[in-house]
Amino acid sequence: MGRMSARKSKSTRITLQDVARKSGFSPSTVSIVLSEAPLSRYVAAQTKERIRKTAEVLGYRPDVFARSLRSRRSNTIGVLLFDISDPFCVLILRGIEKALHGTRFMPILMDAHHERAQFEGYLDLLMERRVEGLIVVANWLFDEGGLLKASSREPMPSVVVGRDVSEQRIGSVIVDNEAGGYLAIKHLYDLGHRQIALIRGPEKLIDSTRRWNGIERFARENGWKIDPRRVRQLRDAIEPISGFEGGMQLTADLLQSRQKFTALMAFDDLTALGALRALAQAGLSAPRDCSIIGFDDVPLAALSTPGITTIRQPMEEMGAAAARRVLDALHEGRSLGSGLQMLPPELVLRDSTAKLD
Amino acid sequence: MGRMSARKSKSTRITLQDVARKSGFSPSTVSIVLSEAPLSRYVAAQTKERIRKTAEVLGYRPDVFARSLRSRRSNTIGVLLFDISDPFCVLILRGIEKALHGTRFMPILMDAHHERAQFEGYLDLLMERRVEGLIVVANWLFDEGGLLKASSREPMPSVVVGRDVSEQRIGSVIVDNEAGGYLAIKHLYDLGHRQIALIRGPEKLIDSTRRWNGIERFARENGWKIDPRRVRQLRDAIEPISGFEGGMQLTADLLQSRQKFTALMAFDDLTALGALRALAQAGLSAPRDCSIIGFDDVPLAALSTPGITTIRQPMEEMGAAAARRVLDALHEGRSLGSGLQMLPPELVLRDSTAKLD
DNA sequence: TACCTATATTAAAACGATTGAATGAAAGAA
DNA sequence: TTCTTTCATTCAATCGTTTTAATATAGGTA
Repeated sequence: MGRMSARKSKSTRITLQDVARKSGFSPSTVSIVLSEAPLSRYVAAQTKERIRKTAEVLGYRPDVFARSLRSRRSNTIGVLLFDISDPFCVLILRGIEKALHGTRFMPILMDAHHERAQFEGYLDLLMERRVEGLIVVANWLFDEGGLLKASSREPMPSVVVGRDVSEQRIGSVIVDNEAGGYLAIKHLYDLGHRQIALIRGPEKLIDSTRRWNGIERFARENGWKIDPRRVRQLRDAIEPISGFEGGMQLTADLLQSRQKFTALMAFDDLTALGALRALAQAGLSAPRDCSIIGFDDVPLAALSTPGITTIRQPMEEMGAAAARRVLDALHEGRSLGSGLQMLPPELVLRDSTAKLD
Repeated sequence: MGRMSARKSKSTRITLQDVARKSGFSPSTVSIVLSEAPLSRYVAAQTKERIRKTAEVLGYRPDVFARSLRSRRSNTIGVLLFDISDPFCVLILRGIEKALHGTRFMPILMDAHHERAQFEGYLDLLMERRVEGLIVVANWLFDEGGLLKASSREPMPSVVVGRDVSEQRIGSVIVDNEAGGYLAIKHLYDLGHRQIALIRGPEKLIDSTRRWNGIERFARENGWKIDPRRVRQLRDAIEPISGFEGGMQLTADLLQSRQKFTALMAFDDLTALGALRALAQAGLSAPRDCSIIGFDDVPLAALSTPGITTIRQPMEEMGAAAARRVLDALHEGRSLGSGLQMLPPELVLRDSTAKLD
């Protein structure tokens, strides 16, 4: 109270000790109350209240480092994005965030921009930061070797979104690609199209095969023949953007091949955008001269002209599902539930497809 | 060496103590060597080597929490995104990451998805995590009140990207909007356009005014008259996506007004995409019936058909510049250099603009 | 000799929380 | 009475580093 009081009042953080002194209880009690430890069951109600009030008044904020050091819990979950510039990621992120909000966990984001070295480096960084769980958003091509190694070195609940990692210890959340492929081709077929060009995904991407299986199943079930002369395949490439280039080139190629087609099913939305561009360059337009359907429903799909009809991956739900699985494993101390989780896709109607007349 | 050695070999972390014991030096020396503290100048070369080797062999990883607790440095910089779904952000992020890479700092990302409450909440979280510096990526409309309050409560080097925060303690990195507006209108004028429609940005956004000033300066310098009947203004709205809707509606409105225009300058790329859609709905197309120019050069601009001619904001550089300023302030202990930093925009030619014939 | 400086290393005290074991008090049981 | 049990709180150790001040040795200088 005197001028120049003993404790410097400026720039000195308020600690648990301060709250203890001021409230008249021991640091232990204060800690137990404020962190709602199991023992707090025994603490008298008015004690709790007094401590909470004092903490409030002093503006006490626990030091995360001291806390994590002692309790050996970081209260964080690592989120490793394979490439944030892929619009695919953003909604997944949102889903993760929403699911984590209100829990004691905070996501720590890292973006590897599709570089393997970065990926492993960031993975290491996350381990060093002692994340308690891991979510990998692994769109497009990515090599899972590093992840497996790391996760076995220091076991923790891990889930991969967008990729089927067939590994016991790691969970996966993906869209049902087979159903998606089926849905897409069915839509075109229902509109009356029979001469349909197909751009398959890169060979190494398991999604490609799954979607293709869906297409084949539809063909079988409806007696429709897939004409291999109208089929093209994207090459394996690492950047998500390459889908655009690929879609453009392959569509140009299809147009030149003189195999008539009234509709085109692209591997994903970027490929579809590329196809749109190629059509335009040939003086054609969708859906008048050719219907086009994509896959994913990235934000761009709605903004292009025409808006792209597509198969939506429920990205926000996928992110949330992944987060929930990590949380469950963390709370209940048991390992992740059965490996693979598939969410249903959904047809989104826009303006790039139309009835064949 | 005996079976069942005293220290449990599993799941027990390797600490500084272990390295000390094994190498035969004290924890102090080991710490000094491994963290390259000033005192390491006096440590004998071979001592250093031995310690480093031992650490390597044991696979020692310092505990970040213990380290931060004692040293009072978190080695992190908070990156607060106003809305990550705005494609504007992503490249800025990349710039930040690149600039931080190789320093002792790691970015901690938080995304407020354009909600004020979230913004302040996350800001709090970042403070709690003891970030040493702060970068706010503040595209579109955002309220800086919370930021100012927080930054004065716990002073740290802070830079805002994409917004001119006229405040001593907070730095800003933005594109030179005035020059950008000038460049855009000049491009259309050079192509021969005189009847140019303009969609201004929201009133509350300072960028709008700056770009407008650039347009007016060009008009003055070249004796061109801005016809208010061809001018529209986006309304103040919080979601970045609203630029698309706005662009569409206002363009439709312009078309109906019967004021002929051969070119349209949109406030940003999303607005331009909206305009494109409106033209298409009126049976018109760019650039044949109307040239369109955008602003920002978000990734979508290159992928739409036609590709959108636009004024590029050097986003990656902006991010890097912001990070560098924070780093400088941190290293040299002095406050941030002069408040506002403006980077030059650049005209990117694509297919949505053409010569008037 | 005594004193200083530079080099090389370490002891010990933090940093600010959590937690297992201990202590006290009150109430109920034998 | 004495022993247990339950409730309420605290003691003291601990988490794994960093850092300040101290120690020790050797060489140089006055």
